[in-house]
Amino acid sequence: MPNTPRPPRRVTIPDVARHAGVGQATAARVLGGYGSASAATRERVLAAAAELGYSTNAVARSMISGRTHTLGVVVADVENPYFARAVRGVTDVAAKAGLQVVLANSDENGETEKSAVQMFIERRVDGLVVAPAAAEHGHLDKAVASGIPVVLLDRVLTGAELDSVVVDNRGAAKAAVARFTGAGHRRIAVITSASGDEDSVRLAPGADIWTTTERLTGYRQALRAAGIPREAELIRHTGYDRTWARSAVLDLMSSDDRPTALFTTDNVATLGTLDALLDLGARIPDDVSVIGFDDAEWATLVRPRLSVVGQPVQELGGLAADILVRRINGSTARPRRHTLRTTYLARESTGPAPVRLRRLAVPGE
Amino acid sequence: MPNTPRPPRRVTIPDVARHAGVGQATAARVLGGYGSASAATRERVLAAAAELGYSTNAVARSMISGRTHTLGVVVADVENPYFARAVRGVTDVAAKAGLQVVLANSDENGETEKSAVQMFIERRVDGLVVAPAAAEHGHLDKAVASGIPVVLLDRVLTGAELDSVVVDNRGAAKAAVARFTGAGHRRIAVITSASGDEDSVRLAPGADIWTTTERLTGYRQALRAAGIPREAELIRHTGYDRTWARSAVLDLMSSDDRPTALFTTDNVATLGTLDALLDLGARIPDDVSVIGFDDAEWATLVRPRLSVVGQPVQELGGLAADILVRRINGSTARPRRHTLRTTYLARESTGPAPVRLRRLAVPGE
DNA sequence: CTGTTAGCGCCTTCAC
DNA sequence: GTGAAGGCGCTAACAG
Repeated sequence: MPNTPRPPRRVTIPDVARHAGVGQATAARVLGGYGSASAATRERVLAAAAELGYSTNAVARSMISGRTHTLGVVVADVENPYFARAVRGVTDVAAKAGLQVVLANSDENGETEKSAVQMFIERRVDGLVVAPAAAEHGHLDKAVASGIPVVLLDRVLTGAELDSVVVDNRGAAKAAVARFTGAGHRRIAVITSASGDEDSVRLAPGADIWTTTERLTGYRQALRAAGIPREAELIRHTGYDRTWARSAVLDLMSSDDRPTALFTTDNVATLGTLDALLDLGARIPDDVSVIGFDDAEWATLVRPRLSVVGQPVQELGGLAADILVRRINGSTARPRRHTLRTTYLARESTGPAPVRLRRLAVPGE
Repeated sequence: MPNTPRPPRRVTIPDVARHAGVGQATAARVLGGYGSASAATRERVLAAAAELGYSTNAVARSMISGRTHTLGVVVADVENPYFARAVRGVTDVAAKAGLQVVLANSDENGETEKSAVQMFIERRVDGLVVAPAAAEHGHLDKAVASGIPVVLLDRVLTGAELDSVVVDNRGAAKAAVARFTGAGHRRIAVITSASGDEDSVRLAPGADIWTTTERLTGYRQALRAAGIPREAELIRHTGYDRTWARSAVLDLMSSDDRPTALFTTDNVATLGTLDALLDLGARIPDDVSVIGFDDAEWATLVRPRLSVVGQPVQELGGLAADILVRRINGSTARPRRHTLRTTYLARESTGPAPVRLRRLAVPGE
């Protein structure tokens, strides 16, 4: 690490006090906005401050108050629209409470997350929002132990005594797939970036994200509820890559006994799925119905417009910040899971199961 | 503001020193990783620290060093994929340099930006990345004056002695439109969220973003270079709303003398444009060619895939952070504009000008 | 209402 | 190699 030179000395309260000809406590009082001072001295001090270009040193203030008016946020990746929206939700609520937001990306890497949390503890952030990638939560417990409240975003962690803000992924997925079964579909495939288990086709190893796993469970439950036997062939784990999802769907749809409905558990899977379907010249929903999880700006751009399970993403972030603000203000409510409602956005990509299968195109690649 | 209780007292160096039975300076040396200590005492101190659960107080450290190892970033909106990517670029480079990133959204509001910058100055961030919304730069000059280097991202500010990291918006737009004229197009429209001026049709007032204005200028230059007279009818200012862009294109394409090529200066305009074109049943590029500015994940999802002017967004953010790191390390190079290259991504949405105009559908709404 | 004084936790001389 | 003392800029008691 290169030896960073010291920044220039800034104007301090003693400087202003001297310039105004008052004691430094007096200057501190008017500049800090506490205690009281006569209108006359206040004028003098303010004038001196303006003249010298004084600005509060929040670091020194934090030193005393023990508060940094800062929230730490750890997400997988701000570039992911989901997290971008969530972060926006956090910052909006935080800003209203006079808090700033420090951002860290974990890239779904537990170690990266841990070191980010460690830095946040050292910097004495007032609260922490984490979309956990690590399965353990020792580092989060440490934060809590040192007085920093933690809220989990988007995902829960079993065994952790922490607040969490999530949606009912399982229930929402189950309800979505139930729309398929209700419309007569029997061969319903799921495309997911979740890592696979024994009874499914796995293309690549993937992080075991709680959300997608839950959605997968919801899918299974919906099939079971409709009396449809589970079929490994129809469960495609693609890993977090759009082109893999595309290949999976291309393969899936080339079968003589291809599915008539596709459920995608995340946007990467959805993107790859639509990509494949477009190349196959599949007619949606005549040939195949599609429901995605999580809305996106392009969901209403494609034709037909895509039906999706919408999540109140920004609200999730906002609620997380809200909980932190309350805890910072002294709340000692028992940590709990906060579940927000999803909304099924019925658009044009779903229809009844086709009676017979139409022949699809064979894409070049 | 509710009276936030003081956080619990944390383990300090004196605590560790006492526990280890050494002087606090010694403890400080091993914990701070400077000076020297015998292997034996180092052991003792480290053990004591671990036992007590000591963690460095970065605030106290900043107090002395004058550095907070923090970068402030002000963008219009992290939810905007462009800024999300840029922020990611900043955080990646920052993290490598041991800096954390504090995020603020201005929503293109100059006052919001100013107060964010003011907070950053008070918090003593080590550097500032700003995508300026405010036309003045007094607040930025103040930051620089107090020793905080500032880099402008995505936009320049006339008259400001600041580093900036941008692309050649004008040139890239001109080159893109030149592809239209080169392919025989004569009626070329532009859809933009930039606010209008006298010679164009304006749907709504919009922020005068430098980038879009520049791209508009590039469009005009390309037409002039091809000897095509400017026509107000073909320049549509839509404001920052996808549906307005949609209406503009619907209107544009209903003309008997409709354009055969559309250039969109930003993603909101592009989204609305494609939306309209899809509803009109327009064949791209047979009926109309389209080029958008800035790539997006859905650009390769629509069929035909959309040709766009791609920007190295993440690199822009990374370079901004890089410049800051250098300045923090003492560089006093004269501030200048850093222009990164755009890349025209030729896909499938452009073709020769149609010989005769096909009748288009009339969408319901 | 105003000024003096002691720290917040750490780093940094400086002696030992 | 180690310890004691001073101070970063501010706030929080206290006196006056």
